[in-house]
Amino acid sequence: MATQLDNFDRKLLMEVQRDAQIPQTELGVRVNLSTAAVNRRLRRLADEGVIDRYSAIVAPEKVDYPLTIVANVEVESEQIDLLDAMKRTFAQCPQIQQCYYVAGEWDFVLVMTVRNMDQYTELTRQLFFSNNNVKRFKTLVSMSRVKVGLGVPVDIVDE
Amino acid sequence: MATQLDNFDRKLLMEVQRDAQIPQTELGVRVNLSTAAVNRRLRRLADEGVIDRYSAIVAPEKVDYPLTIVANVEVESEQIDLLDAMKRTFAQCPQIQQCYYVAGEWDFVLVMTVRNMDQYTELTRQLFFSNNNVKRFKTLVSMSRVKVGLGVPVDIVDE
DNA sequence: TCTGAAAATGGACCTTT
DNA sequence: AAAGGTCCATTTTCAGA
Repeated sequence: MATQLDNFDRKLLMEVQRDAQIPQTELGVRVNLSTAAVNRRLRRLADEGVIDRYSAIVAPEKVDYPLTIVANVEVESEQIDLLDAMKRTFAQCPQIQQCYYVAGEWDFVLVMTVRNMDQYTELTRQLFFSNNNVKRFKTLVSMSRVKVGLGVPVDIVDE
Repeated sequence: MATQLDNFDRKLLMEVQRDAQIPQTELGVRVNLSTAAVNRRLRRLADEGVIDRYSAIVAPEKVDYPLTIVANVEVESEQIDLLDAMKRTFAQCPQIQQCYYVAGEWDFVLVMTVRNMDQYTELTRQLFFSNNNVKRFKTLVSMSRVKVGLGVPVDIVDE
């Protein structure tokens, strides 16, 4: 599953995770590689799916989505088709940024971004109260987004 | 706080959140604007901080970080400097992708990506057990990353 | 790795509202 | 003034030798 990477790849991944707009010439300088080599490697990393995609990260508070909420959900039944239906519902909801199906005290952890509490209340109606398979849920309101990202560590190793 | 946006901006934000590599000419076709106008608007959105940054999204399982874990943390004291110290520690830890300081049953929610359970165990030592201000924590292991992103909804409105 | 063509970005300048 | 469009120079990407 894990693709073969060398330290050049890892350094490149580190850089483009931080900032995907750095020109390949500059990346070449930073990792000590020619522009063409950087170009080939980035293409390969994208083709292999190591780089899933490139994305603009939008500041939610600037587009009037100032509230981040974490919701934990416990289900009634773990029957596969019921779970799949829930996963699809959660995945489709634009306000749900992340949904993890977890083992432990809860079954789902949702990270949501909303305009205000009213919108969240409305979403709990749609997603939780009107869903027979939701046994209970608990809301955690974020007071501070201390760290928000999808960055994956890439550890430089001795080769 | 929320910047003035029109529907052109919103459509652009939708597009570049999904895929930041679409050329500005193509974006122009999609939103019905000249390339130059797209260019100006994207620059403005970045300057104003609406677009926080551009990032390559790496698939964690491809770089041998197959495990996602959500950890809830309760603190002993909410004294400001102790909290700040914790926030800094969490923010610095490369395996912590996200850290929210929350109100509710817990004080922090952490979303972590790790190589294996051993690494997580080691991290709990460093972050939780060896920190006097951690009263208790609870671990939720993700079995499925149903939806993972930082996308913010941008609602097209009548103007 | 180097070179060069093709593509994309971004500024200058003029026009429209 | 604020924003759009066209045109053009510069920068960047990316393939072939």
